[in-house]
Amino acid sequence: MDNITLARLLDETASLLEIDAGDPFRIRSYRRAAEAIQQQTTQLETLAAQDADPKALLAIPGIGKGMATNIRDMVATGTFPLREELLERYKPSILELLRLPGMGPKTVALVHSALGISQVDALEDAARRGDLLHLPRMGQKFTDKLLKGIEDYRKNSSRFRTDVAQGYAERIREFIARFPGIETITPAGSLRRGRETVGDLDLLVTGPACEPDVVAAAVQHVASLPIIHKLLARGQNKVSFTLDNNLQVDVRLLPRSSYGAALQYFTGSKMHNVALRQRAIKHGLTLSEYALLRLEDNVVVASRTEQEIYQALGLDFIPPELRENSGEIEAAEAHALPRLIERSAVRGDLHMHTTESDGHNSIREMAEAAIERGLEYIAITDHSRNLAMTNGMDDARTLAHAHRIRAVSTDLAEEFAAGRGPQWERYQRLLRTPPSAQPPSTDPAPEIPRPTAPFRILAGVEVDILPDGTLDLSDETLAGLDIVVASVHSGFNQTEEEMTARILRAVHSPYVHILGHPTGRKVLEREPYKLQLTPVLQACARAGVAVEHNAQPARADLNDLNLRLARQLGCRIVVNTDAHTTAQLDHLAYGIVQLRRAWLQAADVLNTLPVHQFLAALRRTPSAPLYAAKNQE
DNA sequence: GCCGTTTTCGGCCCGACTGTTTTCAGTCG
Repeated sequence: MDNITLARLLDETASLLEIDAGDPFRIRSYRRAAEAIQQQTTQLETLAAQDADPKALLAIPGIGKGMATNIRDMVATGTFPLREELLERYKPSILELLRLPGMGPKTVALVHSALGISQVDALEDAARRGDLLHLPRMGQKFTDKLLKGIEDYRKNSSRFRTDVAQGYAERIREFIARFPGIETITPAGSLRRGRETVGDLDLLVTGPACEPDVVAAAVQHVASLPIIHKLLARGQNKVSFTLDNNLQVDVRLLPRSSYGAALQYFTGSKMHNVALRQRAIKHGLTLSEYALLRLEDNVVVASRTEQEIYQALGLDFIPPELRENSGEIEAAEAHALPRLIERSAVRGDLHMHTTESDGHNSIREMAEAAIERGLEYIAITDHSRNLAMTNGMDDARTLAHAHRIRAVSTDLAEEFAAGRGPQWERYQRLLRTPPSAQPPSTDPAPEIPRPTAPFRILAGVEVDILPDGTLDLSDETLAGLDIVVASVHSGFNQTEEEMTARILRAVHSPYVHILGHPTGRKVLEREPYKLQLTPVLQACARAGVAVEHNAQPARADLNDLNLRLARQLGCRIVVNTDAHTTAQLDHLAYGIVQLRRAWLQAADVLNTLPVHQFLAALRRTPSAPLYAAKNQE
């Protein structure tokens, strides 16, 4: 059993305990343990083995004697006693109820005990019949909101978040790659196109082991994948199965000769492929998942690589993120495709947290992790006081924290000047690492650029926008910071007009540099959340306030829409991770994909600039070169 | 259930908002 499953079972048990009105601190232990396990890089299965050091599990913070026993039980039997006991009392489907807005553990327990409800369907029926009105604290308003919530839930629950699908794709890839003669494994479909959510997972596999006469053995290997929950189909060169979370996976093993055609076909989108096939016919060709053929004599024109296929159709190569039939084919024909932004273009990350509020790492740790990822500057933006749950900072703490942030920044600069410290260590390591041996190239190995400027940490804060549009820290405090990110954390029952007015007032505060997005797990689905942001984005463009594209996968589907809008209106855009751990700095990659899907280039994004230019551009007069250049277009 | 202790028991992030109340429990971040 792998870490993700172990963590999920513990987390589910925590939820069941909540419904069961268990000790809140015990519940938190289970959640903490689940979180700790998810962050482990080694598989706990090996640490829990019979012959492993019995102390190994206990070394993980958050895992004690009891939890270690649970983990060993799960590895051995797939479950553990407490979980079984709770599942006897409640059906597993009751966990779904917790995902509905307004439904917390107490309310779930109430409908279960009073009406015997443990499924979304049954809850919906009860709500429609008006049965809920007889229960304490539940009125018409609650019922209406719940029904709306169920509707939204149904819309989204059949798809999986891109990072979840990506995680499974990685694990399956790792397993399949062990088979000799497998060379390439590529996720296709909406995952490759960078969609925020995916319906199912398509993996395309090729290599000598996938040639028609020998493919059976490789198919057998794929079908023996341990995490298969239910095998749906097993054909000559295709294996379909579901995982225990119901995600469907299709693995196709293809000969190298037709791999490009297959990759193109299964990457989609459907509309892009339709347009492409129409274009093929106009050129006297026909495109299928096997090859691009000449119509008159069925001779293969291209099939090995996608590049060949696009070229044969008279098109520049179209990056997967753009394949939505929204102008990319015309642009490829005119050689007018934009050069999309890449991960390496981003130099700074301006939104992250430390242990001062709800982050898991220190200032120094975040900085070193950012240096390791090749960034040149970051901003530490812990929460302000209104978010009490995160240990949000009041004015005094904010300034004291800023002082410490600048001290660490100075330390790093001094180490840099002395030719030591994390920046130089990384440089030395890069020099020692032999250049990647993969593509045999005649080019000389690229020179590793010597770091020329010290890493910089900006002192900032993530302030909350209060219902009246003011911020929850004083102007004096905000004026003492390098960067202020303003986000809305509550008040989602306000009308759209109220929300807009609230954000607009904050945008006009002279201390706000970046407008973050409204946040919240359950509120993301709520209707007021799909704000018509046009007036807000217009105000940002006028005031020179940058608009944040939050790279967190959980925020993704909010941003896609507003990103295009922001660009059209000439907003300055920054992409930030909002990291709460060093590992989450890697989320930048998800943010970049979203930017690419919105056709953005490096020049459209403010934090691709070196730190001094960035800071100059961030000032509240929209006079930065970036801004001027965009308006000339 | 975990953790750490002047080590085996006591502490463990908390404040705002909502819908239903006439004083507050439950949800949320």
